[in-house]
Amino acid sequence: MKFKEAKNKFVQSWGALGSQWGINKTMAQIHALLMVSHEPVSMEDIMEELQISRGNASMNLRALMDWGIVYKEYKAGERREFFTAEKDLDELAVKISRERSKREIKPALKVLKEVSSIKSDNTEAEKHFVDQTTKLYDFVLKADNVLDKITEYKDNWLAKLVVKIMK
Amino acid sequence: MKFKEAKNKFVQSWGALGSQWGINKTMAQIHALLMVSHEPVSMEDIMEELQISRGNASMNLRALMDWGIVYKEYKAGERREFFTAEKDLDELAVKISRERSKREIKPALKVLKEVSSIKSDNTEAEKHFVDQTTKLYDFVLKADNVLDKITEYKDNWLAKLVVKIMK
DNA sequence: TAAAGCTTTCATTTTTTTTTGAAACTTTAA
DNA sequence: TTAAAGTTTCAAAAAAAAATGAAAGCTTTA
Repeated sequence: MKFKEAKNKFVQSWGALGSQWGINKTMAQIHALLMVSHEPVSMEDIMEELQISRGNASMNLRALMDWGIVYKEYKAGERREFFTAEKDLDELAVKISRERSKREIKPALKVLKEVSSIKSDNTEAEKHFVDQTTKLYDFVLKADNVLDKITEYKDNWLAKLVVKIMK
Repeated sequence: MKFKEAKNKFVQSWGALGSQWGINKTMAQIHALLMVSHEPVSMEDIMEELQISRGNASMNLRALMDWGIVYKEYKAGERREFFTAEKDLDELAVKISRERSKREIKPALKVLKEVSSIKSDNTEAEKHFVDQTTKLYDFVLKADNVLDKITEYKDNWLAKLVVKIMK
């Protein structure tokens, strides 16, 4: 396999993986492209390589920056903007989990708390509902906290986790 | 909030959460409905409660059974089929991670191995590509293994993980 | 062996999500 | 200033994903 082919395969696959996890394909592809790019890349080049429109590129770059995993860079004497991706994988994973926790898990917890707090009038059905949603709340809260704790190690959290688990 | 309202809110929210994680909304809703249902539920009832067609219900129940998190049940003297969800949350999480690992992570690893193995002709760009995809391969492999190890505890894995992490 | 009761399949339709592209906007430099 | 170079926005179009529903398929029992 030649470099260009491999790069393309990687970008396409990363895009597909993104889709499966609820991240828009183009966003994942741009991220993939930047991650394996040695040098900062201009919007023009991203459009060209991925064959996408300016608007699409602009909006997804904005989204990636909102996630905190892509940065804008300015080159001396250049008017246009360049982009780079977070390349440290521990850091990347930390940012993604923090963001998903904030955007998706926390709101879900709020709902779980609400619905598990209804005043049950003690039919079997209602008792089971309250019991199950309470368990779900506890579980999700605990999982969210564990994730938070793990990513607190920051540097090398995955390696440290391996050590903790194995022993 | 009344029971019916709370149940509906839970089902809708679980559906929305599913979407954000790449799981089709109806599939997540059916799962939510079954999780909080005391008794096994017939297809007819699912269609009725979620206002969906027979085909949709059938296909998503099939998918949930393929994931191993919903079971078919037969009631004595009843021709039609009933469905229940896995209600043990440790077990549910284990099944979901195993399945996602098998369907999504393992194939991604295969691609990463492939593209990181190209014969680089040693331009900076190619060196960086090989380096970054190799790191990514190692990282994803390690994360996948950790998850596997954690869920091996089976019973109460989350609680056990909490203990390991905190000490 | 047939028909009643129920489930599955899949081509078509609908809905949702994503993408486009042109206009508006911003910044820089002459 | 102003025009050139670039970026952002967003209504409309396109693409992708999900849902429908009718026909085909099973299974049971009369």
